[in-house]
Amino acid sequence: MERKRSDRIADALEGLIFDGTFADGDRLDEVQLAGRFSVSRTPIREALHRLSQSGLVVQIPRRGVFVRQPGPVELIEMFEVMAELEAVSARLAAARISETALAELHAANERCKHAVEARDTDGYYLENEQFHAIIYRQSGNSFLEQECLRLQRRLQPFRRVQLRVRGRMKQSMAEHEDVVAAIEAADGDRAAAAIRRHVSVQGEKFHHLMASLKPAAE
Amino acid sequence: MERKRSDRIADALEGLIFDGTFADGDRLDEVQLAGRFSVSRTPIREALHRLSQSGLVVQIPRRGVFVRQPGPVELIEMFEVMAELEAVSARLAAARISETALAELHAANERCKHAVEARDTDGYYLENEQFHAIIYRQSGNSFLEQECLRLQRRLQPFRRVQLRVRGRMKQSMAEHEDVVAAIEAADGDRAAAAIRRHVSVQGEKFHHLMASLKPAAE
DNA sequence: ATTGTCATTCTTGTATACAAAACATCTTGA
DNA sequence: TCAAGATGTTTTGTATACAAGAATGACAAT
Repeated sequence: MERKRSDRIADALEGLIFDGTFADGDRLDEVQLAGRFSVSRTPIREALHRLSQSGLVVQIPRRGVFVRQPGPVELIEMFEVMAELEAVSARLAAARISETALAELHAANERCKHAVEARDTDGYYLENEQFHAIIYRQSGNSFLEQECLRLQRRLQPFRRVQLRVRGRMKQSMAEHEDVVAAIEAADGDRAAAAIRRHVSVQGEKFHHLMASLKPAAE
Repeated sequence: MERKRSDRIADALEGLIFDGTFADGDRLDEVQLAGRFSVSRTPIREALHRLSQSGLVVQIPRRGVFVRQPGPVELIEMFEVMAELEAVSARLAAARISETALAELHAANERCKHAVEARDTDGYYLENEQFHAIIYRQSGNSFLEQECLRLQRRLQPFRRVQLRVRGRMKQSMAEHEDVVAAIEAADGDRAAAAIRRHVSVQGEKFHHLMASLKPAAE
């Protein structure tokens, strides 16, 4: 099943925004992008439309589309919602997870551990993503799973930056252990609390997140 | 700020799907719709693209777009997530709500009560929507507010049907009272529990929801 | 000098034309 | 008769052409 060109362009644009090629507030010129991707304006417009739906970009009628990176306040808000969604996932997963999935969760956590030991930030990031995805899935609620994945994807670049903070990976791992233990014990409330602590931005994490935003604000 | 034509068309199509003009599984023909709205295919395609992003319609490459109403399982899942999001809103609102907003909440609840007394189902539906919207807003988290509104909108037609069940409006009102009392007492946990009970689909409500889906399944 | 107005130009929004892929139908061979 | 392939038709995806609204800049009037 081949995807269409505008979808691939949307993904590419997403990447260009995440990696900073297009900064907050930049206008995305249709003809310019059409040139860059060697297509006409039509697929570009469709791609921009998709990005606008996902909130990565804001479209002002008759004015154009502009990159819209969330500010500090919105970021905190998004992490707050993410923490709650993950907490729900974890609570449900604790009750509903299958034995084989529990084994997978352990395996994913082991892979995280190895990445930490290898000081492989990117590797850890990917394995961590997998770890969380397993929990979403084991909530047994596919709609919830989708919503979690959507937000996870949106917060991806910011989480990634967080991991670069000294000692954060090890702390993150310790939190994982709590989560796994709670789920294994089928203790929904504890699992929810553990993952909420893991995800939510508080104390030092808040400070670091703000610091990481500084360059973008200049 | 004038919206563009394709947005109005998307809204119109949304309505046509909600009111059953287009049933689940129907293919939405681009040229046919273009004729119906007296525009070219371009704005139709943009509108369909938007609907596809919001999940109301599924787009199969090179095959067309098809109406995709959620089935029983997905509906239950969506209500489960909605209940949790509202619970979070209520918990936060209980801690953060302002005095004036609390007064507004009371006022909205009064209007609900009047609608119940007048047996005005549609009126109740609208006021109820307002009531919940106030809670979302008073969570103090605009991102959460937006997410709640999005889901509320998506579940709108199904909630509406629920209200037509005999006695449901009165029960709904009673649940509102619990929620208001808990928020007024700044008891976040109680508010969350109350609104979770109010929104979640369980027991009789589950039965009625399934019954309301029967006609669509034929 | 500043401000308001007008015109030019640029960019988005829409229509139409074209290309390509999927579907249906018809033919042909065993 | 049935199957497989070719062909024609329909429909989506993309390109281009056109229309309309907004930004920019010049010029005039106070």
